[in-house]
Amino acid sequence: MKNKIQLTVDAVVFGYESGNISVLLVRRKYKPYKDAWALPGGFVLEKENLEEAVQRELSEETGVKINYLEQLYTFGDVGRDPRCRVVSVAYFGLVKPNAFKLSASTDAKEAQWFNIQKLPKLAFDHKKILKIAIERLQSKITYEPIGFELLDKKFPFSDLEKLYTTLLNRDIDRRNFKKKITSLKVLDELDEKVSFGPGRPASLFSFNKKRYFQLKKEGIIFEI
Amino acid sequence: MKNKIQLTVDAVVFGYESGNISVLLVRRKYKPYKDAWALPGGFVLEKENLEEAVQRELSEETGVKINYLEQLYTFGDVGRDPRCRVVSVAYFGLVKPNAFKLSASTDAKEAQWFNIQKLPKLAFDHKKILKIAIERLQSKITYEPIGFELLDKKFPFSDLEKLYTTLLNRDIDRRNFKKKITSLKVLDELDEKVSFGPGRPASLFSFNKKRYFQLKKEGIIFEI
DNA sequence: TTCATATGCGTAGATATAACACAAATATAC
DNA sequence: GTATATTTGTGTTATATCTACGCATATGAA
Repeated sequence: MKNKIQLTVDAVVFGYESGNISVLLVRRKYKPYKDAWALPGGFVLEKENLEEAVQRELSEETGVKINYLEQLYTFGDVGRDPRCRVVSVAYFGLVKPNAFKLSASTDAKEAQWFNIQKLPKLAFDHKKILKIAIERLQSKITYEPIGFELLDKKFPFSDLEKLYTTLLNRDIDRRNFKKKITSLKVLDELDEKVSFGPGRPASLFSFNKKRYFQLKKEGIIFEI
Repeated sequence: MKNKIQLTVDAVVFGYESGNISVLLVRRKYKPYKDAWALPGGFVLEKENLEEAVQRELSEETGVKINYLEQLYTFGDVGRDPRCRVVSVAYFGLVKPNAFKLSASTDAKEAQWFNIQKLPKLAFDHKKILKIAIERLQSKITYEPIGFELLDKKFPFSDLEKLYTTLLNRDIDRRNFKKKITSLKVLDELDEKVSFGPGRPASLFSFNKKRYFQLKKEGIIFEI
């Protein structure tokens, strides 16, 4: 045994619904930072991979099922945990709106979605982790079609547009955006239409993941 | 003590000279993989940050001084080390040609530069780590001016061009490339000229890091 | 029936990219 | 000393992409 460093994983899970980006937080049950809000996560077991550890912790603490997960960064500064040296591998996840609702089995007091504009005080260095995760999300949606992981399977085009304006925090020209996305050939237009309130009904689209990978293999890159 | 997971750091350090990209490797002294080549690295001490650990290990094992270092990825699969569970935070570094020469103090048999086209068999999962590092290097030089970290302080423009053709493994139109770089306004043309063999002497340039950060703050982004 | 609202499609000017040709300054061979 | 090969250095044009708009269409509500 060479060292006494402890290894944990933390997950920054984003959800999106009608113009709001939220992040999943859990309330800490024990010291330190007892009762404070924190990112879901915990110690890695000796016989499980890092991703497995994240999925297990998320499932135990929140019941949320992730459909996109990638490693974000590893935070290992001395003193980030007052108890002892703890190095944490942070992950970055996205969930679709249906998983966005917390399962009834979880105590709503213990796991909750927070709008990223209205965050509570966070335990440890989780504020810093979250900040980096948001930057990653913002930059990544411009060159990888991960935005679709935040939408329903079928969605009107305006949902996609609104997602991008919200995430990138700037206006997007609807017509140019549509042209751009259309030229990437990753959307299937369905026959179905939906209508909310006044205005012309919108066609529903679905993201064609298969075609995306095919195009990617041919060197056609996604970029907004 | 919750677990027995060991934490290490590994460094993928790239050097460049006259059309050759090399990576720094060390020969292992102990089992497992005794005498095999591996990435420099080792166990993280309880009281040092991750970056400090990388710098210390690099200094101990190779004597090379790094001028650019960033975290690459954390490798934590079960079974990547036959002895026990070892999670390794890999870093990615670049050195200038002067540091490229291994210091006389180091035993050349123990630390060596290898052309990335002519690699020996590597210990552990270091081949995988190196592959990811190369991909990162290739993608990163297109949107961050890290290429300059691989060149001398003063360099002819053709050096920069050759670096890019080598790293990206494709031809670049010299005139368009020059226009692009010039428009970014991050190069200072010096009065000095150099001449190797036949051909018109070349002006020397230097990278203006200060101006780069200034432009970045104004939202002007580097992109090749 | 009129109005407000949201979707859907097209066009023109500006900007950036890609392709390409030739002049200038040196070392070397003769 | 002259011709030749070699390398650096710059400009121009066609093409593609991006940006900024205008207007028609289909609905709910007044």
